[in-house]
Amino acid sequence: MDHKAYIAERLHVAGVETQEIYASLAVPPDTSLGDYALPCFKFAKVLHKSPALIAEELAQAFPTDGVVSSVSAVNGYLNFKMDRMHLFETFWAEFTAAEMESGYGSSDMGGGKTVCIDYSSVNIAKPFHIGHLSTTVLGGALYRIFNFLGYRAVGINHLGDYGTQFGKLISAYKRWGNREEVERGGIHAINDLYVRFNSEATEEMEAEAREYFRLIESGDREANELFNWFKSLTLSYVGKIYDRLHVTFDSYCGESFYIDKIPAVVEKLKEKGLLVESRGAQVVDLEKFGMAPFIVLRSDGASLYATRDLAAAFYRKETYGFDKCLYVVAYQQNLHFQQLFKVIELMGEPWAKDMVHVAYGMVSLEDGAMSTRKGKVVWLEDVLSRCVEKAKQILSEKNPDLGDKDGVAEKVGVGAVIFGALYNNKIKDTVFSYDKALNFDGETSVYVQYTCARAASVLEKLTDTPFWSGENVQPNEREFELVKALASFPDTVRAAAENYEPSMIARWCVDTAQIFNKFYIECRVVNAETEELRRFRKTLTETANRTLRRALGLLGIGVPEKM
RNA sequence: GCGCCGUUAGCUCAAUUGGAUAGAGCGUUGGUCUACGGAACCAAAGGCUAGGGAUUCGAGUUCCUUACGGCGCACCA
Repeated sequence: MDHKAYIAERLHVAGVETQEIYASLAVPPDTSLGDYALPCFKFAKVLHKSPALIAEELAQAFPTDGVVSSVSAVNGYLNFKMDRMHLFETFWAEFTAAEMESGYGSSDMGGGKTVCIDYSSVNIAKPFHIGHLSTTVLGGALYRIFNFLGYRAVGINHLGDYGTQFGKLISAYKRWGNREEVERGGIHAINDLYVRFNSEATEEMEAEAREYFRLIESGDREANELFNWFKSLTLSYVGKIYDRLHVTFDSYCGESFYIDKIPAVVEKLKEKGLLVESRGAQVVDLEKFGMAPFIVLRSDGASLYATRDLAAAFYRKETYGFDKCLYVVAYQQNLHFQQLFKVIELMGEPWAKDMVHVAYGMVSLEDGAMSTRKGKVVWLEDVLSRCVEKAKQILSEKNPDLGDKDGVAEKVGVGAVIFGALYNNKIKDTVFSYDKALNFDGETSVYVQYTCARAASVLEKLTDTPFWSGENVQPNEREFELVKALASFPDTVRAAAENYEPSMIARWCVDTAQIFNKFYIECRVVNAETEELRRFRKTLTETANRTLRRALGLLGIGVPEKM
């Protein structure tokens, strides 16, 4: 039930549309004031009365009932208090109905529309470092959130599998590497070869690398065998990390996939008269729009990253017929995407407006930017294993008799890593430190998981108690706050999708867990004063537990029953 | 130089998109323990929202400007 609509329909302000009233309804800063509020200041001019007077008159005229229990005018605001029991009834009705279907908070607002999400996009032969975390967990969360809201999400891992660096890699491998070593050392062994090449490269070696890259492109058997070997090593390596982070993809079409689709796009650019020569290169001039030119073909005729992205955009539109296409990529590439989207627009494609760059902030280390060459890198698997290790250690201290310690520690440790990357607004830069990563206190997933474990522990003792079924109880402040927090979950999920901001869900988790813990401390459930109260509180505990679990699940974080 | 982004408590961050007294966590100080799980709860201290203008009933939020920081600006990805 839409309470705002209920209020708006019953509120009549001369010369003001119900729609506008609906949109103006806000939430007061303090619950004691009310549950909804209408600021009356903007009506003052039209009605030629003071806001305070308008609010008072409206308060007098408003018909209170079993839904809106009281209305009051304070400082030009019209405050509405909802009937607590009614609020809980409608919440519980919606919750049970939704849980029978796809879960509370889900909806069909997407109507099956397709959203392509380009995220993570690993580079072949490069291990996963802490800088890859954001795109991976942000994209993974958006993927789940959009599906939850009735969209059809298509996860795309736009592999970095094309470029002269792979020529360098083959050159380095043939020079210093061997099969046993790479099989033993995996992706790090490959990366070491690449790093060594870059530090020792001479003119001749660079030329050799270019030649090897040419061989890959021209279909040379040995070069391609090596390259495909590196590729499969990389994919099985990242696959393990994706499994731990609960991230999935529907497509692994990388850059090389689009090479043969470039000529058609170039042809289209020519047809539209957009392609001009500049300093030997083929470019789209964007000076009118205050941007550097978009280089389509280098002066030697080769394609660029941008060209492949352009071809990929057209391919995705044709293949998936998306209604939205998201690129979860750091803000470093702001200009690139502005150019890309502008070029698509200039080509006359109406879907240019559906392209969205979901930009996020950069990660650095405490002593500056990361640098693979200088060895200043933090590998993601190290962070994961250290967090899981710490979780295991705390577990054996606090809960030595717990079964499946490994499974629980994995959920706690990995969850903390994911949550840490999703808790703040995505645009903020972050400085990685093990101190922060290993902190399980305060506003963390561990706190939320612990809250769920507490709730589960209560519920375990109440298996014979039925759920609330209409008994009249008067919710107290704690219970009421909890109901309101839980009832705000669907709106939170929607807002997270609209703003491409999973942190809104992460924030909701911590807020709601805090409210639950207050409820837990102050309100006995198992030994509640009456049977009705026990049922009511069991129901609250159940809905809190399930909704918190679902919320963390949307972020890719598992919740153990006990911890 | 030009463009984009950021700046809120000692630290890390919120603030329902222009609403009422700017909120959390960490840290600090002091409480709650014979408990439905203390990985918890309560309380205190801590703010001219980087500075200055403007817009209006009302600005952390919009506009202009200055400072500081980050990123980007032609054949890398």
